[in-house]
Amino acid sequence: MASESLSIGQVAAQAGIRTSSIRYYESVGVLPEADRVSGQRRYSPEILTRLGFIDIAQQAGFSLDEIRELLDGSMQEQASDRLQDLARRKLPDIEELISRAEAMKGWLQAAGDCQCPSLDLCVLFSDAAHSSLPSKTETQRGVISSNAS
Amino acid sequence: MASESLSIGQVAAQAGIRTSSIRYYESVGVLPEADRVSGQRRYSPEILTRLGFIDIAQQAGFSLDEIRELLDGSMQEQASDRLQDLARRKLPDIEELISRAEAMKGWLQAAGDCQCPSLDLCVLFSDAAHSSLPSKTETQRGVISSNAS
DNA sequence: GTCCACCTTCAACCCGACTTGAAGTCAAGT
DNA sequence: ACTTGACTTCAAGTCGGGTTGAAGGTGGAC
Repeated sequence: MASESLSIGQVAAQAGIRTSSIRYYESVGVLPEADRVSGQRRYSPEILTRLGFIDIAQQAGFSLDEIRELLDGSMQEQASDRLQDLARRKLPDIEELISRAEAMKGWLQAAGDCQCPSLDLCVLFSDAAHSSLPSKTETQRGVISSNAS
Repeated sequence: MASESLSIGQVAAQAGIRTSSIRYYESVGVLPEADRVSGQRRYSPEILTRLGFIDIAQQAGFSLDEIRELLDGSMQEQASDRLQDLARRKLPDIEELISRAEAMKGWLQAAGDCQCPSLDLCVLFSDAAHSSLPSKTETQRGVISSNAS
């Protein structure tokens, strides 16, 4: 059966991404060069784990470059050293991200209940409503973007 | 004193951003057109509150378009209705963001302690280490990126 | 009266992360 | 044989969020 070898289209379908993304990932090195059968990429199911990891890591703020660094390391000597290193460097960032996100969540909840006739008067738009944030640090210029429907 | 009118340069310095960003923000409508004194923008100190809000909203996952929508609303009738609406639409996104970020934080902490000789064997790279995540929803393709030093 | 820092506009460029399009290859089905 | 559909490569385009550069204006100090 085809239980051992997947085409790029099958992988894409199962991972919920486009084939073009897979090729792009390969081109930037976050996926290894795939085996070919008459020119066409063949994947073993483990690729799905890897794609899942890439997805999560992206969500969590790693760039594709960083993900490549992580995954390159995973195949080499001293892998866990490099992993530890990267993980420790990245932790403060994600913690700051979480605290920013929590602050915004609080703001959104308050905003969801806002009844102010004019938002100029509303506390939500005064400094007090967001002064609890870490404010801008030089060590992190985080950007979160999401395009919900 | 200059306590009431700030130049773009002063605003930029106090907000910790570039003048070019301020002009860009104005051009895309997240900042109102500034008053001019012989061609040069003059700001009252409240602009800093606004810039702070923009910063936070960006960190929290709003695009400049969404921020404009929010702030446009803040000056109009039914402002709080629109604010409530946007806030409620955005809350699930930020909650998902937080849960993803928390999951990655857990992963990073585990990775920071990893002693595995080969990361192929390491649980961190198996499905189990991140299967607790919401996985990809169609309603959100969130991206968080941060460029720490 | 000219030097200087700071301001102006506008177009062009940059970056990451993809997507799209054109042109061609390959294996299976009829 | 030929069509179909999924694949291939490579270059170029897109999008958000800005930055950069050229060419010029303004006003206060010397």
